[in-house]
Amino acid sequence: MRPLPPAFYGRSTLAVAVDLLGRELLVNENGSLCGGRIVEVEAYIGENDPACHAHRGRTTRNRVMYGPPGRAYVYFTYGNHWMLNFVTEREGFPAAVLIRALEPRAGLPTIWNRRRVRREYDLTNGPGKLTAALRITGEDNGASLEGPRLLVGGPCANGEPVARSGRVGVDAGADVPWRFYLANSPWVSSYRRGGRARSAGIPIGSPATS
DNA sequence: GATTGGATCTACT
DNA sequence: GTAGATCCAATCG
Repeated sequence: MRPLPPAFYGRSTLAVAVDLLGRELLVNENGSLCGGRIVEVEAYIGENDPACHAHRGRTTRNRVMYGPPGRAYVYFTYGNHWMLNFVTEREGFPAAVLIRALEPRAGLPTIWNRRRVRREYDLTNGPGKLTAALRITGEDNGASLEGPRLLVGGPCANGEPVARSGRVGVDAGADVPWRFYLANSPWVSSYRRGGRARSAGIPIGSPATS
């Protein structure tokens, strides 16, 4: 698989987010690969986005987001969970795409071993789940997405319906429709927060309705 | 130095 | 449907 070059990521974050759907994310551990197809993403764009970690300016935690595009921004949250993002836009502008769900395709035995779940769709249908399944941690923060450890490439979703909705798990800026997913994928995250069902998806390209 | 809250998940009721 | 786990980084004193 030929990995996508930094120029792919150095564009508008929303364009990159949609263009990532359907592509493969692989983790190479001593030659053995595990990973899958990206089916759900969210965009976090700039210091004016209240949900973005860069909202309060540059810090030691979010500094990778200010760096060049095409790298992984990995951070720890909720005491248990690593989150995987891909840095986008030009160097100096803090933005990233959060990878929220995968369709596992490579290294299934390894993934099953790491994830103590019963149902297959629970393996990687959430941002904390997929990092646990692929064993992505803070050591991958700042790593290139062209390898050797992290690899992103392959064709984008071709003709599959894509939907968008508000972002999950954030308060400020939750209504901004910057979450994108493959509408027909059973691997999309089902997590709900605060008893509130996630907002229903809107097919991209459909006329705006009131 | 201490406190607080977070881009979540699992288990249990 | 809801609580507990679990810890780092940012913020405040």
